[in-house]
Amino acid sequence: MAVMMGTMTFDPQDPDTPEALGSTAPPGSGSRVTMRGSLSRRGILQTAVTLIDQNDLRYLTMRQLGADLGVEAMALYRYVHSREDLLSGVVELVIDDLYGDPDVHLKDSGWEEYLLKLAHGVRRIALAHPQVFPLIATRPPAAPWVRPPLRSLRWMESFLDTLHRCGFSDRDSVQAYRSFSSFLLGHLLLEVSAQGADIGPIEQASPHDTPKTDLSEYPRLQSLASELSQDHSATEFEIALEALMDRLQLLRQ
Amino acid sequence: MAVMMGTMTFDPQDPDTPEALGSTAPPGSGSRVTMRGSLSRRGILQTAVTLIDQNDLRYLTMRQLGADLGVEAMALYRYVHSREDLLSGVVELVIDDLYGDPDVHLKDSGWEEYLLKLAHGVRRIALAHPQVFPLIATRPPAAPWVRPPLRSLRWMESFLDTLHRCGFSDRDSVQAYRSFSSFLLGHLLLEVSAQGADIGPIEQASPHDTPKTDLSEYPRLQSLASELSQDHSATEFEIALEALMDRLQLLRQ
DNA sequence: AGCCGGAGTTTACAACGTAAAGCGAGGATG
DNA sequence: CATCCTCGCTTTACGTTGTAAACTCCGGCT
Repeated sequence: MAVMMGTMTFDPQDPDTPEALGSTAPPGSGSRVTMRGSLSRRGILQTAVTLIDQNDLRYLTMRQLGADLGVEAMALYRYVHSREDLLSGVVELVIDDLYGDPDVHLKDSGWEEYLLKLAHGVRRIALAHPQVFPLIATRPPAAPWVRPPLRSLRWMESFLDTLHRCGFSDRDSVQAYRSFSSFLLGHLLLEVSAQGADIGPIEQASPHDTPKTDLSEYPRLQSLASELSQDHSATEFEIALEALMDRLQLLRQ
Repeated sequence: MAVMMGTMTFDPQDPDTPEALGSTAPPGSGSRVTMRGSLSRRGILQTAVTLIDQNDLRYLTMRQLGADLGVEAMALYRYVHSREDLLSGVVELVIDDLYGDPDVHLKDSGWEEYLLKLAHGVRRIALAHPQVFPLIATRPPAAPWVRPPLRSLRWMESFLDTLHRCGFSDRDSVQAYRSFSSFLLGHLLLEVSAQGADIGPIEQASPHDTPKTDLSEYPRLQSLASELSQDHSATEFEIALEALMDRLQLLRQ
């Protein structure tokens, strides 16, 4: 039985699949009648996000971004200090999507519901912006104690405050923040990376790579081929998340 | 009490601190009498690794690497197809370090010892090459089911075979592989990223960033400042690893 | 001796980020 | 109304990058 090893089968029902999620069309994107003054930092960042999502990070070039906005590359520098700043802005923008997500309620819920909603919210933006998420994950944080992917001070504050109010000690709420961060980062980075490899924009890699991966040296891989090709990200995410929460529950006693 | 919020305090005793770990000196690195024929793919990759470790990924330039090897940039292209190929090679090389690690025994041990040693082995290389690890984490894998940071077929084979021999079902050993990968990725990426932010090579970021982060808006952060500034990566790694293994234990029944 | 192939160099080019100067429209000011 | 200033964008330019193509040169073969 020949199993398609370069492809994955996906779970049919996934709660965090990208549907709407704040697609406020960036001004000037699409409309070619870009008159003077239509540019704005937010619009630039939004166009940058769609540019990254549709292609690849290295496709986001100052000139390309300018062209997409109907403007010369140098015009962007009035709104972004540099390309680095642009990327930071992109990360910030995407994270901010989360803050406006109505499904992620911050106030007046148990810590368990809070963490659940938050985790799924983050997963939703990761899946909506698979090309941007690695950036969220790897961009150097403002301070060493700010951890991706919840890399804004207000999210940290919200998180730590909620847990504190739910009876976590100082030490334990910080501990929870760290566990939660690394859980999200690990799971989601792997998920979007696998997704990127599946429908990757560019096949770089070595010359005769994966036309048909030779597994003759690896009997276990061979026999697990079908198992490995199945994607259960959604359920695995759920299970691991609940396991984490059980651990945190014990912490709190 | 003024807490230093841009700095971290570290655990004194950490088992995975970088000491020796395969520092076979790359040929031609240091010796300036580079005669014809001294170049090799392996040597190039090794020099590239030290170049990344000492500075930054964006410091690794074909010309710079050539200069370090006492050779013109174009000479490298006889051994490396492109810069992308170079980076892939770097990742592969660093991962291979793990395969030669005597502390990571593969055969004839329980799955628990196997996972423990493997996890610490990976942590050791992550800490030894903090600048390279993000590359290991984010570089697109050969196939969607190959997951960083154990991104070689032989490691997958070894992993899955060991678990299989220890009584894990097909489904469960794959499940274990995935959990283990995301655990390692999340923890270690955050650890090296925090480390990189601490003694970061270049302060990019916004104009008046972190001269003194203003926390007046964030009371919870303020009161947790000291807690947040402490680094317990080693013990947290250990605890999370054991929690994961408990979960896997239950899987196996 | 003559050739030849492979290792490294030279030259060249397109694409990138970005500094610096230019420029035109519109509002403010006389 | 004329003038000027400023803001938003364009033009031009430069240095750095990855890499193709041609060239050079040395050591070993016939």
